[in-house]
Amino acid sequence: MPTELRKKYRHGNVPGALCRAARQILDASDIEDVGLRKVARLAGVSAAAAYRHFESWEEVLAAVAAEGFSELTAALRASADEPDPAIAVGLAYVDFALTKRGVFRLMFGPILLQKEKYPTLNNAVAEAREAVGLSGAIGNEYQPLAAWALYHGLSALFIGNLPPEANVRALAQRILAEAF
Amino acid sequence: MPTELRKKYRHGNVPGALCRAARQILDASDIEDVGLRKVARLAGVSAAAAYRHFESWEEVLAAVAAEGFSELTAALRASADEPDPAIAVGLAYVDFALTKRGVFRLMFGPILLQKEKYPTLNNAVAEAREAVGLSGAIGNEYQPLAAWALYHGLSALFIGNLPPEANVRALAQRILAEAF
DNA sequence: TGTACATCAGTGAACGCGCGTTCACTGATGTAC
DNA sequence: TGTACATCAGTGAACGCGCGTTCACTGATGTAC
Repeated sequence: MPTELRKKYRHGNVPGALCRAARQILDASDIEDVGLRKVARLAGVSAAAAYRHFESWEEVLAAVAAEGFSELTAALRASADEPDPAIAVGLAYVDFALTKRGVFRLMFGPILLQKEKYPTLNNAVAEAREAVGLSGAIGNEYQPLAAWALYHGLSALFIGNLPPEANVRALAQRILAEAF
Repeated sequence: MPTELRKKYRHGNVPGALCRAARQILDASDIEDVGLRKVARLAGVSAAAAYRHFESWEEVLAAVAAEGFSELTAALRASADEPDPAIAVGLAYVDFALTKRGVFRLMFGPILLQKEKYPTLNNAVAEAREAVGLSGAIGNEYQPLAAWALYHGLSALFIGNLPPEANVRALAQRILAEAF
């Protein structure tokens, strides 16, 4: 058997492979189609292998979502220093949703209701909240929440519900520019 | 056997009972927990009975979602004549999401991607789009889309992601009043 | 450097489970005469 | 009004399937001497 075709006995990055595979499936269809066996198959790993790294399948999902929130936080922070930060951050938010549809859908799906169970996810969500401008408790600052709602609404409508008939990014830019 | 306890052989409204049960489950948990067998059990009907009225389980979901969009349309239309319609319609949207959380989550979940397969749902979505102010193709009118995004973002953040620490309805009202 | 051994990340097979769907069957209801 | 019959909305049981999870086992890797 040729050496390069032999299966690696120590994979090296099972969690990473699972996360990448999960996001691939999420991009292609939706939450209902993402499951351990399917993801493991796509990752080229046995389903049982996941249990060397995670407690349960839900924990894998939580990890993927947490990773997504961290990436979102980074993207928002990178735009916060530009002129017209409200517009730039909004565009970054929408861009994230459009280019990483799958993980975005996961992040705001049912797993979010379980976030208290997963500290990593919980922290990642809190950081994203800060990055979007909400430093403290909801209800004290109207403007950041209003901005977040606009960002999030545009993103949600764009990725799930609207026909991709136009250049949605340019559309978002125009709406954001008009709003702020 | 007492007459009033005997099972009705002609139920009379299986579709309605299934829809009500589905919404009940959706309210209590989330999309991942709603399935034919569970819904039928809650509705007090055999799972097979559904197939006298629907082609498939997905068609049941489409029907529930369509019903939701129709109710949303009605609520939005009822608010369109008030003074400050942009605010009133927005509040109606948020109210719908808050009081009918389950069906709202379903409406904007994976089933929406399948709407082309279900004319009733497709029409209901189109009507809701009109009621929110988008008469024609997306991209021609920025303001209605911006308003819709704000309504939808507030709703989505409120029902899934934010701690219910405050009176969210009053919060939405303040944000909407400031925006328009 | 070489040998012996413990570790532990991987495996395939099997577990029970609940799912959507199909099927033959039942029996109340509506219609014809 | 009474009888015979067709209809068809319901039923429980069974179908295959894929799911998340567990298990005993394997064998490459790292460590000790």
